[in-house]
Amino acid sequence: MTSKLEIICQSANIKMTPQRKVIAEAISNSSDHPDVEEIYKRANLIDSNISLATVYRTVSLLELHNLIKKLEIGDGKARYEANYSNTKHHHHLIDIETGKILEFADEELEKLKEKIAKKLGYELIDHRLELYGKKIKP
Amino acid sequence: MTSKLEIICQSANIKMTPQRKVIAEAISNSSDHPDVEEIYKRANLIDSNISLATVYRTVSLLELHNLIKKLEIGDGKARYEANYSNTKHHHHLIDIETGKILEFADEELEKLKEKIAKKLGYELIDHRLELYGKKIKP
DNA sequence: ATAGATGCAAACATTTTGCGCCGAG
DNA sequence: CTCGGCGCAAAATGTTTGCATCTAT
Repeated sequence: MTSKLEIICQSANIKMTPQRKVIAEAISNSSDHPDVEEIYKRANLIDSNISLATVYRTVSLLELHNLIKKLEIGDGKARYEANYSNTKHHHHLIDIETGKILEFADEELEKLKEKIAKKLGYELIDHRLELYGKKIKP
Repeated sequence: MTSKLEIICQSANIKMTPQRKVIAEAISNSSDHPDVEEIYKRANLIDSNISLATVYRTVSLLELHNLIKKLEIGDGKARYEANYSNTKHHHHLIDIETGKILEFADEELEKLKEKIAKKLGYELIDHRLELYGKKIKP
């Protein structure tokens, strides 16, 4: 099976070695937000010879090309998620009681942040919003 | 001189040792967003015998009591800013070309993020927004 | 005396890097 | 043959911790 992310990597002129293919698929197939150690583990289920260093080098490469996104949710390690073109732009709400991460998108927010940047005299390149909340019991 | 942060620490029942006093003042007097190493340096200008470990322990303590705020702007180290009650709530725009951090506040944004959390069934405890941008040349 | 805070150094966790080797072109 | 990517281990970075000592009650 050829993952969507892998196809995009090819068109971004990233040389697709077997290791990178496995790592890209591991991220692409993840619906959660794995850290590097976790990506390493998942990749090793497919090819038990992929080193941690290669995972680090590959996620850096993929991030540089904007094919994955790094999250920093305050637990001290970088987490990643796929970010290929038809991934919907979204943000995260972290449940502070369970650590669970919810995703959401908000059109109003997207407009607002552009407006704020413009007002400050900046062209917006990237942004990050995380909400931390407690579930309201019904 | 007794810093505002120091006064608040006293009312929060944090025992005010000489080291904590110096560290609290160092943060309180900073208008930028120093990392721990930088706080350590600034504190040592006043008292050259404060250890890095104490700085780490003190910032954790102050953060726990919500007297300072930790920022993660993606440079791999924690940065801090004072957060005592009459500090105005704000967010950060990071200039990706210079690394400079601008602060801004936006009432509309505050309302919006509450609305989003509520829609997801959550009570908002904390949140974080960072914008990354390039200065628009006039 | 006791409890908590400190300094120092060691330990830790995460990430980066130097180097010799391998494989595609 | 050359160049880039790989695995391994070592190093670098940021942070935490164990322990003996000190300090204020």
